[in-house]
Amino acid sequence: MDKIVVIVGPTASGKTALSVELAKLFNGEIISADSMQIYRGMDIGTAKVTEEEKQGVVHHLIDIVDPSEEFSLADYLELAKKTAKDIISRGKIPFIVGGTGLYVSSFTDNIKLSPSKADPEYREFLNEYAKKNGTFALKQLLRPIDPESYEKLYDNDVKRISRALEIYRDSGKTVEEFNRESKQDPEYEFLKFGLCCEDREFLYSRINKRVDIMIEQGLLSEAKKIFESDRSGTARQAIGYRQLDGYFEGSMSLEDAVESIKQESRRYAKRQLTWFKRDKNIIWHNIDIKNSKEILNSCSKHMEKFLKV
RNA sequence: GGGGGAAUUCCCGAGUGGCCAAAGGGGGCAGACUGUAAAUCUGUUGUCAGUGACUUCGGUGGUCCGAAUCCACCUUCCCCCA
Repeated sequence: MDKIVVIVGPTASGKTALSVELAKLFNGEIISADSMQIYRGMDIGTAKVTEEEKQGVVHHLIDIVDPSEEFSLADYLELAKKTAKDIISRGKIPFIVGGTGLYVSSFTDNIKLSPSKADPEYREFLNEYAKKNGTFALKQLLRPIDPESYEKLYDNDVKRISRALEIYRDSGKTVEEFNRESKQDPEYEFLKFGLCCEDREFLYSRINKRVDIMIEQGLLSEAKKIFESDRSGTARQAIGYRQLDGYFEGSMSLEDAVESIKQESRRYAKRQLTWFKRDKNIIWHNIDIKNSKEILNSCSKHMEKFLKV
């Protein structure tokens, strides 16, 4: 089986630097697994790798769509699979690197997605329905057609209730049916590294610091441009830009907006950690215990063993 | 110098005699997550034993069977007049 290396971790944990070093050492190319770095023009706020940081290592799935375009898990999986195949065909090793847990694990678990695409109009309708009648009423729509999901989902989980309804409407099958059919045999062998912290505060202060640096680097003018351009629902969610919208609209002071960016980033990191902790195959390294050189060495050893077998 | 108001659990903030370990929100912590995922949702949040006890509502003292809630004094902060 072909081999792929995975590097995950919360925001600001140092994935980029580690991945570039490892890719240089082991003849690799990087496939980004980041739902926001796919967008062109959103560079500073998403902490996108700079040309200098790339050090000549080829990066894929960065800057591939315009902020006005929607992007989804399905799009990602299709592109990532194609890219991985291509990298391997050229005799190199793919490194999947990123913080979007859903993207990473959907790839590594080789999930087969249900064929139902997003239906914006229907979603809009369901949203309105929930607003008018309450989320509980929305959930009642699910009861007759998909009792399994009805039991499973929370009343307020409008997004998942809507998706379940959407899938049923499109295919006549339930999410749970698709979920059971989604498991496929793995196509690759993975070596997974995770960057983490023994002390959460260490990570949080790194995040805070990085946000300050983003501001210094000109996040404001970048976000202003994005603010003034068309944005898809997906791009609109990006931390850093979302909070600055309020400032540009005049409803929030700059200071509050920056504080909010830091806080949302911290909370995001927490959620990322929760997601990745679930995967028992990840080899973790604590960035507050070991320095980057030690981590690189440790990873290299694992790599050698992984590639030999 | 005179007059008025405020002080609540990590923060904001409700509570004006028992139903108060104290609403609600934020934050923290933990969890979920299959086509919006940097999104969305859930649980928990004084302490200790776990259907009970203990400590807490600026401080000290008092009233009362009973106080975060009433009284006195003190401390700090805010506003108004001088």
